[in-house]
Amino acid sequence: MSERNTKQKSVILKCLQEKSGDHMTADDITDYLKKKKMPVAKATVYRYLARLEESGLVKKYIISEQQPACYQYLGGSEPCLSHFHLMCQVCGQIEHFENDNLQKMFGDIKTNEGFFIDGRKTVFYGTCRNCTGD
Amino acid sequence: MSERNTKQKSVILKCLQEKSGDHMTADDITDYLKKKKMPVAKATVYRYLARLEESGLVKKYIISEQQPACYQYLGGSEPCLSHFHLMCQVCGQIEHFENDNLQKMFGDIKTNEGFFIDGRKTVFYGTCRNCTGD
DNA sequence: ATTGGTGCAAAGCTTTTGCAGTAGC
DNA sequence: GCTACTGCAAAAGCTTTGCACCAAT
Repeated sequence: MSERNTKQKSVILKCLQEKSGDHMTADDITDYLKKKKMPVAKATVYRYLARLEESGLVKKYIISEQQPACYQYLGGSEPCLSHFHLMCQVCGQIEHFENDNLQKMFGDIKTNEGFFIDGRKTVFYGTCRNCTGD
Repeated sequence: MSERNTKQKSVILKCLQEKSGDHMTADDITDYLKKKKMPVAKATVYRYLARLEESGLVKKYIISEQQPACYQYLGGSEPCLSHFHLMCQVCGQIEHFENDNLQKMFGDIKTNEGFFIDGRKTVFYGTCRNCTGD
């Protein structure tokens, strides 16, 4: 009937909260909890993540195909509109950055093209600082 | 050594040119060619699509996870730096638009963050005009 | 005659699901 | 004592890969 509190949910949520700044895959969470001697089955992780996403507490990012999805704890707070994701096509590293102007730019595009760009769903592809060098 | 011309490649490319105005999945292509009595193995379709994407003739879109990727014929036209791709997450429609300011914005990001964004590889996700209405 | 391309089936990957057992309430 | 939740393994679904054969050059 109502949602039950379990140890598994508790440790999954705590894991997300502690490493909230970064993204984590379901595997990351599973591995982390195993190392901390609080193992949780991967199926359970996926099931709970789906719930957390539905409730809005956690955001799911599909970085690229054939690569595990990334999850990020948002908490009850408003999702940050000026937070963006960069994926380096050379080294595969995922970076984040904040940029208010880009969000404004998207506002203009909404006005001009009628298309609302969700910066949180969009991943920018390119080459990172380290890989640009040569 | 050099690339060989085969019937399979020919019909796959023709199919993309004629029918991928929106976008097609590998399955769409396979099914279409089977109906046209020119069956091509799915593995061959995937292999050739990967090449076409690499060469820039075809663009690959990941609409959402756990859903087949979509491919679209772009042609051999010169890559335009101010040409961008939008994918509506509601209806799946792919739109294009031109915007010089956005490209400039990417230049600023390169300066500030050191990350070079490839606008041609990046797909913007959001909600299109038709689907915004509710 | 080389050797790149194809077809088939099996494997690879992430994610989902079925089911029996477990543990909140 | 209900019944939601968990763990395990198997299934699902898209894509890739190994391998033997075929066909383009």
